[in-house]
Amino acid sequence: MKQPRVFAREQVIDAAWELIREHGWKQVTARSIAGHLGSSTMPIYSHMKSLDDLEKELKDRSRKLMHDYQMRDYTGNPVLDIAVGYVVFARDEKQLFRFLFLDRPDVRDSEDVLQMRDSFYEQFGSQETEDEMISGMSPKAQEGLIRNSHIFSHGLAMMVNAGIIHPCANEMIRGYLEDAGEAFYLLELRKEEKSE
Amino acid sequence: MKQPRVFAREQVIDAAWELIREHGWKQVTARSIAGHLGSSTMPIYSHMKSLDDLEKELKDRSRKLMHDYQMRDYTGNPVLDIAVGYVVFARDEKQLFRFLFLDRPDVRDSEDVLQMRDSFYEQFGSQETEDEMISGMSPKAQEGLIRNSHIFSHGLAMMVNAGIIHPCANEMIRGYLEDAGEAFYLLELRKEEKSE
DNA sequence: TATTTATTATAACAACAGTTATATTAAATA
DNA sequence: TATTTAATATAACTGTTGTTATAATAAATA
Repeated sequence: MKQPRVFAREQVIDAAWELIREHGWKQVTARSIAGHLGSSTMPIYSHMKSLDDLEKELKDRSRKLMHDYQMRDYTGNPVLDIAVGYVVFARDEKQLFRFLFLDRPDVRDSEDVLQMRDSFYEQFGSQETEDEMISGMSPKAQEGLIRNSHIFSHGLAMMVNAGIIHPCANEMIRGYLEDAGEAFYLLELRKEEKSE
Repeated sequence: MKQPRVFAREQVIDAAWELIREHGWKQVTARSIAGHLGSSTMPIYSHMKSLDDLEKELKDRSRKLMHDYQMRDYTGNPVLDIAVGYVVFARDEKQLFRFLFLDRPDVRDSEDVLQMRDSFYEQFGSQETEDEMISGMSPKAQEGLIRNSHIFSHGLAMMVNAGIIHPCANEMIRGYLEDAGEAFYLLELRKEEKSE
């Protein structure tokens, strides 16, 4: 065996990572990576069969980074933190957010939003017993609360990402989401009142 | 003057319109239009300087169609109808919705979402005096209600468009939006109680 | 040191995009 | 009917993409 690799697989992915974070997936081409790497396009193809492999790699990295955002402590409430982290990610990693949720050429598959919902459910479930406010609710009411919160979070993330909601500090995001959560909670209370 | 035009400007735009509605903006190319039209690409360029003109034309048509959706009577409440129409449009015209709100190569401009918000405000304002429930609210509370409803509508439209929210009948959409509206109303009531 | 061989650079390929130069065509005008 | 001329068809040009054939290169091995 001769000639150790000059460009490691990680270097290739790192270069692509920097490009996608700054300019978005559309600007990640074999040539742009090579340029950023100071090489030809060959090292890329020596590490992966095609750019589809790279796309998967970047999707994974993006998901992991978003997961980091969602696991941070913004508010002391892990359920709320998932939503806050989601929106903060949409604000601070505009291109990655678009890559995960908007760049889909096809409308069909949308695993990532679904996964977002699932992690919502999971965290919600694990928090349930600790939160006296929530544990008093019926399963149906809890489901409604989660669903509405998910929809609201998604809408807020989209609008923050698009720059429609402007000077968007973490505290402001937290306020929006807390308000919405309270609103949906009040709604479920009202529904249960009515059904009695 | 010789040889009347075989392909009218409207025919060209109509062909592009059918293509974008079915397959999305990315599939609208000079050659695909020509193919659908049974012509060469020349008639297109005889009617417009470049495909940018066509894009503007299709944007206008899409906006008008969405506006139609929002002016329809789904619920008897014009304010609610704007939101319902928005989501129904996102469901029934998946590619046009993406064209208006998601296909943006750049994150910066997002006039269409803003225009959506403005029409929300306008309709809300014109309805204000008629709706006793709303007219009793403080301006600040009204603003909060509009903002939250807008965010929720946007999120719901996105998720319905992506197929995340599934067997999505008009009545279901209406239910979601009505519920959310009530929730945000209850929230503002609660806030005013607290501030007293 | 000469050979081997994986890695890389160069340069090309095909596919596709928008656009356009040129030739053809067909109807109105003379 | 012959001429004119705008509209269209054909085919190309330019530029960009992913990918790859070929050649150069450089380090480990013989």
